[in-house]
Amino acid sequence: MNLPIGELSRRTGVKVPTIRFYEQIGLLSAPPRTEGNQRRYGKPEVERLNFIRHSRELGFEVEDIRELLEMAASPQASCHQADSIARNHLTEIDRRIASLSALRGELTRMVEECGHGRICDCRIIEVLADHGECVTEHAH
Amino acid sequence: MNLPIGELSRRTGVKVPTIRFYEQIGLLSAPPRTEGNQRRYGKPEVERLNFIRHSRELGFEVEDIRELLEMAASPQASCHQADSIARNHLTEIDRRIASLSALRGELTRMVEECGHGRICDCRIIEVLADHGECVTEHAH
DNA sequence: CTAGGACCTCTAGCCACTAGAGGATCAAGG
DNA sequence: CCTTGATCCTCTAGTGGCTAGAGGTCCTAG
Repeated sequence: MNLPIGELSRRTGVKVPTIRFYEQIGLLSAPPRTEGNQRRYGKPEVERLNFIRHSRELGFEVEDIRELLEMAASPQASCHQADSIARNHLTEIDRRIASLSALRGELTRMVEECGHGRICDCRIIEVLADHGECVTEHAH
Repeated sequence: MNLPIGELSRRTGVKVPTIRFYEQIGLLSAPPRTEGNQRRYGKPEVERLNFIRHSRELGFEVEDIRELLEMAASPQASCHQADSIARNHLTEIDRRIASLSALRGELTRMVEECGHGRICDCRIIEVLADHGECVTEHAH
């Protein structure tokens, strides 16, 4: 377990420059180096980085992850905070899903109603203009 | 209808600096100015900006919007292109909805299973660590 | 011992804004 | 007419979360 950065990258699915970036912003702490100044990582880093990757995949922002990592570092603490971070995130996700679903509906309708004729009959433009008229007639 | 930029902002929900930014990147064309060099907008700009805002909310990228606007500007053209932009986008939306729904499930489970106790028992941290152990034990 | 892959640092770029400095203009009230 | 203060102007720099590239060093297998 004396992994160079490329191996850490392979094991976690996080790209090499991203790992260095995480170190730079303090999400990962600076690992020991070889005599030749190359980073060497151990199991804790693999786990921490997996935690980070998974959190990012779930859409948590770096600041959230920072907090979650701090919490994880103090196991005797209460997890109310983690809970509230996750709950807030969930609300946000619900909001996004709702608006994407609305979008889906509109896009589907748009595509279906597109008669492959002229733009003025094309609902794509109309729908996105957010009103009943053809947007190309906006000059009068 | 000789709206200063703040009024355009109020009517479209797009922030003032963002309107100027859109002008800068050529998404909005430069409007006439007063003698004192202030921008004055008319109804076409309100509509165009609404179109842009709505498109952005629907997740279209600026380049997509640029294309759609160009199409809207030439109503004699076929809307095949708009159709294909929308279709591509639809695929992407479906992908996003699917992944957000999966995420939603995971987050919900996380939040529900959080025992509101100590971090070491907290499912949120555990799930994010992506393995069975308590992440706080990574150091030993 | 050498070749070439992996590593290093540093800077700059990406998207779509957002913030702030430092100053000019506009419209309403006195 | 003049002041006041809200709005406007331009310009530069910062945001988040990376990604790309230059130019150089190190490590390891043959």
